[in-house]
Amino acid sequence: MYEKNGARVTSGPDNLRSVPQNGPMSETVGSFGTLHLEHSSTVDRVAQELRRAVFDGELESGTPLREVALAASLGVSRPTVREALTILVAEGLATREPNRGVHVATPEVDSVRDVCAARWVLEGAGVLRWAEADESQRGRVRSTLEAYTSAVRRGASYQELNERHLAFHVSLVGLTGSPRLVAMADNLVVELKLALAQVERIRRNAHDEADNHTALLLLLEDGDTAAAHAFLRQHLIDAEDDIIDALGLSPN
Amino acid sequence: MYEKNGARVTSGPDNLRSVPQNGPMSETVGSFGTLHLEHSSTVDRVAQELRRAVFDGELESGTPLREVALAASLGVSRPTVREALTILVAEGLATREPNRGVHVATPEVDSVRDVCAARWVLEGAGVLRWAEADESQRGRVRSTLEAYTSAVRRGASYQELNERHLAFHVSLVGLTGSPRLVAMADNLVVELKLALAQVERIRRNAHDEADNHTALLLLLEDGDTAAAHAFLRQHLIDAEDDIIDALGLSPN
DNA sequence: CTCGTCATAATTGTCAGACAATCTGACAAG
DNA sequence: CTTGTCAGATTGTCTGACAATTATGACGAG
Repeated sequence: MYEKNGARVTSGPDNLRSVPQNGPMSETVGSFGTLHLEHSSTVDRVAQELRRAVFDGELESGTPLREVALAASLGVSRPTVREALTILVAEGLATREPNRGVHVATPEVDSVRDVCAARWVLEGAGVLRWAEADESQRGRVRSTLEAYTSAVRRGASYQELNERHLAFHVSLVGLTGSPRLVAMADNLVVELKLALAQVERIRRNAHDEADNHTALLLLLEDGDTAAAHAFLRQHLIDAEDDIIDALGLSPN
Repeated sequence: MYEKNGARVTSGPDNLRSVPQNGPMSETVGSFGTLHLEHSSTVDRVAQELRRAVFDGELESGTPLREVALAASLGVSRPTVREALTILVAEGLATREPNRGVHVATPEVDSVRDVCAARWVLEGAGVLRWAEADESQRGRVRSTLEAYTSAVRRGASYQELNERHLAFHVSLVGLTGSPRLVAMADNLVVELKLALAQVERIRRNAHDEADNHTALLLLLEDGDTAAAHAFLRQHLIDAEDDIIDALGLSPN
């Protein structure tokens, strides 16, 4: 009876975390590599789909997210949509006003400044701990940078470049060795991605900053953490100005 | 019909985090000072009541939070309880295992260490910014310390002392001027309070650290931020050891 | 007597439908 | 021009239900 599901929930080609849990997966055969059981609930999938839509610019900033409309469109019930929306709100991707519903969050200039100030604290703390950090964490910084530069060379999509660029910054926070700080950085990145999604249609250049980051890593490898710290600060300030400029050009 | 509500849900007097941005504010007339309307929803009240129960030690760590039982006990419906529980989980006060329900979180030694490491980053950043901070932020530090010391003198309850003590630490983060960093610090404090609640029945001494904090503030007022920074670091390390010691004494 | 297997109960995840409260906007009344 | 009222829309919350998963306990085999 739950099969009036004409509305497709599956999203674009890059729909990670899918696999609607269809019972007892029959992969009984050998050669278990890294196995993952996507224990995704319906709520998670709805939330992921909404995130994707926001980041891909399908949902403009300020768009109201009506519960009934979404429920009908996604083929799920209203409580499910409601739970997914509270997740989005908690992540800062949407705002809820009592009795007025939830809308896609509008990145204000102040909030962008705040996000950048906060990430300066987090990433700066990571950079300062380069020397004492776990070797595996340093390795993660190197590999995420490598992934970014290779994506740049390969001429990857705007969205992949953004993703990898921001992943590098988060990996800097990982140098602190604190999962909680990394989680905070992830949340900040989500907000940044929201802001960038608003700018995307204005200027989708996503200018190549691979050299900048490589220079930063070189300073770290040389053991000059102070210089790396200062370098990062300037880099973040520039990024903040860039985003705010672009945001100012698209008033609404 | 919705009035079989015999169970009281209203919580303590210190109901912070209320009043979301209330819409289009019609400031057409004069002389409205600071007026606040407690726009609390049922879900918020349930969540607050659960928080209180956890912090007061009524709900031991690991206790399962059954949806139906809570719904019956609080006189609300199961979906309402469910939403409140997701809030608790998001705050780190509880953990949810799919199809197994949510339990009051158990503070592990590792997580306590992580929380302390993270708050060192946040509070340290605030201390370093004492000089450039807003005067109002410095004022907040002074007043929260004053509130703490006066509570100590007055011989306030264990819980109030904890509350004011932690509020002082959060006010240090406020020196950064970043609402997001403060929000992160708040989340960390919530987890600390959970850990402390587990220890509470073992040792409810809550030793008087007012002098320590006063010394820290004096260093700041003297402009010796480096010394204050180092002082804070030692203070946080001591606190971490204290908590972990106490936690180790109460294995389960 | 211990161990594995199976039926049954408990609990969550999700759905459907409903009603009250609140907000929005328009329109009438003063 | 301000205020009161009303219909429509939307959210907040409730009730009831069912499927899927997990825990529990009995039962039989070794």
